[in-house]
Amino acid sequence: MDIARQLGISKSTVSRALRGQTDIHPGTRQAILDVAHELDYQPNQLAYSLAKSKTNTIGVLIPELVSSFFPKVLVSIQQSLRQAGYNVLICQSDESYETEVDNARILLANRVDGLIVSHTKETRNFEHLKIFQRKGIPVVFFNRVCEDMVVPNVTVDDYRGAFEAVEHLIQNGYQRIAHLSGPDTLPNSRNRLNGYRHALRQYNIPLDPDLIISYDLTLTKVNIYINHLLNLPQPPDALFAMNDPTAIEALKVCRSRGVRVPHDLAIVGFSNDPASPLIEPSLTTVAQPTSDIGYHAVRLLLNQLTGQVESIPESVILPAELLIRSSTAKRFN
Amino acid sequence: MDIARQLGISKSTVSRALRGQTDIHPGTRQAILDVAHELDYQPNQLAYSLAKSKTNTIGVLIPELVSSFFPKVLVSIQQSLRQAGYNVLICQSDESYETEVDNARILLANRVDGLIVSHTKETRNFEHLKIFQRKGIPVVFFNRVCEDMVVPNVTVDDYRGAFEAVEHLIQNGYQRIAHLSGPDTLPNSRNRLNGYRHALRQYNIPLDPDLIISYDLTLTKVNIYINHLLNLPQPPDALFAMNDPTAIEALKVCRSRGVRVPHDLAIVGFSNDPASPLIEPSLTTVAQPTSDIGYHAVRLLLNQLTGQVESIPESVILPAELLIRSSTAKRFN
DNA sequence: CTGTTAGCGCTTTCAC
DNA sequence: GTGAAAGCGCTAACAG
Repeated sequence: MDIARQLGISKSTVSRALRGQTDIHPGTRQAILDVAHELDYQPNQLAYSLAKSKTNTIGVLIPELVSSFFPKVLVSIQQSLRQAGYNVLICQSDESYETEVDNARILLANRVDGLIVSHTKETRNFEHLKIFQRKGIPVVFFNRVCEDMVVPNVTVDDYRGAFEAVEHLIQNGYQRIAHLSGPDTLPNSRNRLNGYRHALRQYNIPLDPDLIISYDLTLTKVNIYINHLLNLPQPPDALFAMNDPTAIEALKVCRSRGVRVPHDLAIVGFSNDPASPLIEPSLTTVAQPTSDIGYHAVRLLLNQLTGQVESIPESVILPAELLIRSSTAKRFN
Repeated sequence: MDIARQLGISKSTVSRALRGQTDIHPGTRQAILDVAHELDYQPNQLAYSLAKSKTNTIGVLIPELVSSFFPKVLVSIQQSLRQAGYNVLICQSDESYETEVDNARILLANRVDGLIVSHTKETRNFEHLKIFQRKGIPVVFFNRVCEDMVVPNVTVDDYRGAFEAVEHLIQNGYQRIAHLSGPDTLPNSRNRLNGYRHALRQYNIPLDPDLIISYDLTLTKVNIYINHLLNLPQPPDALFAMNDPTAIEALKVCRSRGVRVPHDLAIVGFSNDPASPLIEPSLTTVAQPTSDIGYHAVRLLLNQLTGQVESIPESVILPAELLIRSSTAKRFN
């Protein structure tokens, strides 16, 4: 390094001074720090990482950035990780499996010390993530978890959240409750669907298969299916949607058809999108504790990093919270 | 490297094969590729970067992730950069100057090849960014630009956008138009304020200083100031807000006070937040071309990277678009 | 307290 | 076609 040369001393001394190690002459240390400052010296993280075989960087793999859920979790992850002295390498795959595989490769090439991931809705093959495990790099899943990888994961109690949402509809007098469900490859979708089913069963409401529609989470499909539901000979009087964007789109369809919400159709969403309290009527929804999710994901990763590995990976399931607003007001017949 | 050892050949040969260089025996190449595949071999990007003094990574510094504007631009940046063979290191500073300085240091330590930045609203000292320039690392600003650094930047025509928004209010019959302006350290704020002023002047509407309030972009302040404005002896009949969150907050205050929008107070925002078309009444706003912003930011950076440096850094100003919705409907007296 | 040496994994001359 | 050697900037023993 140039600063060693400039002072005519060895680079190990400089290295020691810069790292604030003990056993170094105060005079030389000061001289070194001065020159370093003068030169705008920035230690080369790459060389450091290469030498230490440790990058102090955690990769985060998420399906999308333009949404409310993931950025919120991300901010929390970043904050916790920063506190623990780690940097974050964020990769966003735009819900594309191919991009996710690419991103995984990039993170691997950059030798991240650990990985926090929520995979795309297309992901069925997890080979690109298993490589990390094989190489001994700790992995944590959140929200969307992979069931055939034995790693810690943090999820939200989708089942319970859905159950409470539907129970709330029933208690407010709704009987024909439709459900727009996500792709059944996602455990999220399945759990919410189960919550829906069990609530109906518990209240002795017959399950009408016509009222359950599984789709790919794109808004154009929502439009089609909501219209389909409303055109049914016996249309539903309530809708439990997979997520808020879906619920909001449904609301728009209702608006354009003159269907009154909640009078003709009550609607409840999932994820507490920032728009949900603002629209008219304000949307009843199930909120996920985004910042807790981030916190626990980091905690579980750090546990592995510090060698506190348990034989059975710890998983945490966080409670969801039903937020009751106007779109599900009590029914008067 | 282990793959060289396993085949009993030199590592330079392996390196050549892996990089697909010419002049290599097809047999050995195949053997090498086979072993590489078998070993899940991933080239070490760190070692590569260290050797080449080039990381193929671009740092992106943004003030926040939980919003609509920045993620949108980010996705566009990421896409363009990916196409050009670059990775992205995203740092979010949460509108905190200190975090921004930290992040800049991290990016520097990671030897990014270039930097795309939109600074925090607190940033007044740009020393942490000038270091990049001094080290010969190309920098591009977007949206929030630094006026005392000579670098390319891409912005939106805030002045024109504001002008059109206010003109639209005037043409719809509003006369006492208030403006909630951002901190005047941000060129954005100043340009929007100027657009506002010029529109009033052009239509011979006297400027009432009481109707212009500059604040720090926090929502609690919005609440206070909107109430203040509405309590004025001569309250405004319209509001031009610095951004959509502000406008939406204003709308909430109106709702809670029984002030009808747009009847008693017309409102126009800025940035076309996803919630803005959904709220009641839907919000008139000025939209920024987020994906063009990202595209041009990357283009300007790539220009520098490929040595196409002009003596005068190119800057691009993108047009904003006024989206007319219900919150500014024509006034009937 | 400080210098020397080797090595992290890869690229890049320069030889053979 | 392939190998040997040096170097990117830093850390980590091991000597003094």
